[in-house]
Amino acid sequence: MLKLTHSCGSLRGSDAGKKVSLAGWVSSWRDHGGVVFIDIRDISGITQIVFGRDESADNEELLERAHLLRGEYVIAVSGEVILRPEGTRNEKIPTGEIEVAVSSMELLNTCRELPFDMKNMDAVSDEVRLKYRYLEMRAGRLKDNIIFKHKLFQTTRNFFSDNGFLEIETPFLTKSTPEGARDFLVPSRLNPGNFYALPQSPQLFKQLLMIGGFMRYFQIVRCFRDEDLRQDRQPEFTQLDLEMSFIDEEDIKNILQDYVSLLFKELLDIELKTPFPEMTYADAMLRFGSDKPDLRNPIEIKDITDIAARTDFKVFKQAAEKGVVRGIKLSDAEEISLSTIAALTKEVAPLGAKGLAWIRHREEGLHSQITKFFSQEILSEISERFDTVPGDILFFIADTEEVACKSLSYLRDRLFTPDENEFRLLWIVDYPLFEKDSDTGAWIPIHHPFTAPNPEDVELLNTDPGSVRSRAYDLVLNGSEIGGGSIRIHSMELQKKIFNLLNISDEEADAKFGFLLKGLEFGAPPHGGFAFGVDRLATKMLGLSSIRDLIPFPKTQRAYSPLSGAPSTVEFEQLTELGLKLDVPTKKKED
RNA sequence: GGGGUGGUAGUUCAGUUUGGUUAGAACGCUGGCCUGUCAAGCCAGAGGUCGCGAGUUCGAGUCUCGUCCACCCCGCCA
Repeated sequence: MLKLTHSCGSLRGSDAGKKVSLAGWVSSWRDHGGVVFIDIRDISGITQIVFGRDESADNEELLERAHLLRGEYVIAVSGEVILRPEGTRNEKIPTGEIEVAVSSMELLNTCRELPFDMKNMDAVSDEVRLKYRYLEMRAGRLKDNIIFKHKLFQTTRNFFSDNGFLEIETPFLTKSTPEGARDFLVPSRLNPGNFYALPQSPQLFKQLLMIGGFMRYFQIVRCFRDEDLRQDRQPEFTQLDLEMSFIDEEDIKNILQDYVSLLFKELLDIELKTPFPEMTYADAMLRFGSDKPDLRNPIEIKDITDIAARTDFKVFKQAAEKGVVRGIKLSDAEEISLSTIAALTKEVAPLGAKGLAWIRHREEGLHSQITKFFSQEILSEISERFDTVPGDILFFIADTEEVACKSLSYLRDRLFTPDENEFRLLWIVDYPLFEKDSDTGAWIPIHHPFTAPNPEDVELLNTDPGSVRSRAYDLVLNGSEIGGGSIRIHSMELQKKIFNLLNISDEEADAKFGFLLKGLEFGAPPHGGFAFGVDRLATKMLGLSSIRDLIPFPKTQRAYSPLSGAPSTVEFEQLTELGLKLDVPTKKKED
């Protein structure tokens, strides 16, 4: 093959006169018979090459072969860089000042008829794009997204390496733990009947690395969770995982803040405001109804349970006794019609809201179907709490705290469109350590069972486990949880106490994660860490709607790969070798 | 597991409400013409299991039932 001198995106006007060689794919062609223009593309860009314009070459022979070129044919050409004639320059591409007058061409490969239009791939269905992912990568945005992720990885490695972190591997074939997400299992041929699990995260191993004395660890690592897929969830995804010894929350938050700021600066040239604001879990739930509020949205929830308790409006009064009455204010809301309110009511119904009360502030005062239940004093108290002015509308949910939070958080998002170019980061801290399982009533850890309780609350472990705060922290970006972590328990005594509370027996604990617990007894240092959802973070940074848009080879919502055909059945012999027999429930067939 | 939207040419879609002649458009594809185009232009042409299966009907892309697939959401995701 020809030795290349340049890439397809590199030539400029100053290169005029040079003899060059380029190779790439035929992006488009304009065949005028006596002259043929080809746009040749590689990863760096596009250059126009011209056939029939080199006086020294056998143009007749060249043109004859150029007529046969089609989309995505692979060619290498050499020729002279010439300035395009006045009036024929292309402002739209960086190489538009010049073209290459071809003196020889090598056809390196042909291409079948394309399954979709390479110039308008956005419109093509996900399934077809995934099946021909390599074509989608060759041109367009997916390529840019993948390059972006490379830069993110590079910046990440440099940053953590510069800050004394070591990049260390952890096993993919590891032990199944029934907690948390469903595991992907891998049968063991050498140990029939036994299974490895693919890691949901390297959690236990990074703690062992701390016990092993590495003090600062990080890894860009694949994690696996066999749960249903979403726009922002794939069965395998990439985490930036890190752990540090002899530190507290502040150390971790500081280093992560520096890291995230650097990413935004280097990749997007955006200066983030630091320090990132911090909010307690309780505060976030009260003010935004969510533990991952989008701070670009100025709407805040206000509690009026105290006022509602003093009204004669049954819905409010009863809710005030058993639950809460909370609301949000929407300004300049004259265009919110009764039918819009009816629609909103319908939308919050699946969240448990039995109704959606509203009050409008008009020039003549507060107005609503329910204002007749309220005295003038109550009305002005409500108006004061929300600081209403004419044009505002208030929406109320009177229900359990959970329903109120969910519904108002939904409405908050629904009624405000944030600026896509704004990035608001936020720490959420002081999570409860436990929550009640809604089915069994048992205590379950919110984060994971190795999360340390707040030292101030340790006494409460005995009396009121539900109000124990944890040393966990989440980082939230524009309403999306992009990472979380905690200070871990490094004392076996405390760890045992937590297991007791979680109703995990010594035997059970030993069977599930005994290898970590044993390590705790061998001089585990105080340690803590963090894990970033890299795909989610990059998705947010690029303003993409789905993490599929920056995963090179993603799966469909049924966790199927249209490209490879995975998952698939396997040969009977493979199963036998593993000591496995299938018992797949057959779907009921038609009569 | 549940709810929603969709599936018609290689691609993106119209046609389905109200069943009725040969299922259309754009782009792409094939052939031809063409010496300054750049999403080139002009002429001609090919291309369809209307996701699949059953049913209703004289007749189904259109109605009914089932099923598969894609996407979005709830559950789930420590």
